[in-house]
Amino acid sequence: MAPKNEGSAKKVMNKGAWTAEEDQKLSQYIEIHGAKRWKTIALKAGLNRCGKSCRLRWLNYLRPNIKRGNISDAEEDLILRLHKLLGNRWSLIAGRLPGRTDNEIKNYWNSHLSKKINNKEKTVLEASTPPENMPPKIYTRTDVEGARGAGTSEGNFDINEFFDFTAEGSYGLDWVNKFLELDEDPWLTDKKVSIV
DNA sequence: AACGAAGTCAACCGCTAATTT
DNA sequence: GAAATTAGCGGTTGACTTCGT
Repeated sequence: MAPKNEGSAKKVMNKGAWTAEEDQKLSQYIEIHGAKRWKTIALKAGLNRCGKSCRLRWLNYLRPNIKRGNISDAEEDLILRLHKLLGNRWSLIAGRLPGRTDNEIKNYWNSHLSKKINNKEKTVLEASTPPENMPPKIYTRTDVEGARGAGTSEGNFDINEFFDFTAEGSYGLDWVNKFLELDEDPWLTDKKVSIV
């Protein structure tokens, strides 16, 4: 990507692909001062970039323990299950896959999995059409809570609490798997499932 | 070999939420 | 409590690569 020149009064920021030199500057600065206040980081590290761009580069590429390369079958399976449960909440899904970023998972979903799903759905729908009068399956909060076994008090469902995984281990997905086992009906698609 | 189509993925954009002043 | 600033998220874009003809 070629840098754009947007106006002459404002200082023109670099845009597009990062150079190895920029990466090094950013990494070095964060190593010493930590990853806080991205605007300041961009300035102090001598990067002609906006803070937002620095943050993104760090989180998606430079951060330690980033896993790069092919998504394994186990990871793919996890993504599929979590997406079925959480929808396009990429950061939450990424949170369950150590070393993977939300951007990477989003890209992987858009380029690989969404097609897979579409094809699968087509095949399934052709093979087994649901009975005319069968209503879509609606999960209640009780279903969800029961499946997770978290024991949230009745009438006090908190969606944020439900999706808060911070207290669990990276692969502590038993409750998710239990939950997903509930909708084994082959014709059931995520469009037909909703939590009310 | 050449060219267009399709696929991939890093980076940007716009917006909202959270935090700080 | 209000305004300003910062962080984070998801959708989208566009350059580059790969594939098919």
